[in-house]
Amino acid sequence: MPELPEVETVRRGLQPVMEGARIIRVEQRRADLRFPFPADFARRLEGRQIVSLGRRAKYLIADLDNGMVMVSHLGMSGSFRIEADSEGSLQPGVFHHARSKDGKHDHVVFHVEGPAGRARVIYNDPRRFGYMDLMARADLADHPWFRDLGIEPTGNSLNAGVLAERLAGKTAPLKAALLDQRIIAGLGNIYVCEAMWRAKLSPGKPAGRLVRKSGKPTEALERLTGCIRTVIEEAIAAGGSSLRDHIRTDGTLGYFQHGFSVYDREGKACPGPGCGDTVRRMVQSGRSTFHCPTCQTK
DNA sequence: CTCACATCCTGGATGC
DNA sequence: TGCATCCAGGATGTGA
Repeated sequence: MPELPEVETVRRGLQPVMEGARIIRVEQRRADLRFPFPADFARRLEGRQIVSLGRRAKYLIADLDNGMVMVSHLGMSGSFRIEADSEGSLQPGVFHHARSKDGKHDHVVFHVEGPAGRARVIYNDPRRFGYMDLMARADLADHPWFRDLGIEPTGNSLNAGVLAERLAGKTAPLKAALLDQRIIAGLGNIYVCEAMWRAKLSPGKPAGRLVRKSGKPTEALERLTGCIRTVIEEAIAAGGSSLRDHIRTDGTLGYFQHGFSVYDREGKACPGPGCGDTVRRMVQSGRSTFHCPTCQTK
């Protein structure tokens, strides 16, 4: 499921239940997801208080009161849902699978007690591409998952100059470069397609051509940077994209999928003003790229 | 080094 | 109805 806007939506949904809460009990129902859980995963979490719930790229990071952090990545199909443990009125918006209520593929259950009451925070992941780990907060930045991450496509950290440094000399197609988390961290297939369309850039263009010989960003890269920023901002504001069966526990949907211009719109009219062409699907490094060959020529 | 590709896994949609 | 095939929001390890 989740790219940065969906993970951020999950974080905001979990925050009121988890931040400041104590982890009473953890049910870990299998030994591994994509990777094995760390030794004594459940036991090391039990009794700890969650100081804050953060995010870096597509990772959720729960800071604990003993200097450790629990890191979690949702992979392709991971989701969290919240269930009130007693009479609590917990209704935050957290992405999950509609069908995940049957309990199949519920791999971890966190029983928490905090300002918002008692709750179960349940991790469900049919494909098990997600993963979790525990590490010292001090070791986070040097951990292989984080060490090489590129810039966040949100806020002030994103700017064309930094992207230019990272794209210089790259012969890989722009599409592949934007999916590379070492260059920019948090974009996935949806938002890469959308950003390229907004910037009118061809997905196959060698990424290094967005950088001048001087190392400065081209006008196209400046434009792309702005498009990345706004598409991510808009998607977060919309509560992410609800594709397939992903819904939120309060019954509302993230609605950014209605804002897609090209993603999953093969054969439909390109929404470019006066364009008249249709959206095409092609495969780049094994993954679908949705684009408009008329609009995206630069 | 850089890239393209297969791979991990389940399940939904589609076609015969 | 069954069965086969393709596809899916990610990231990693391989081999060229």
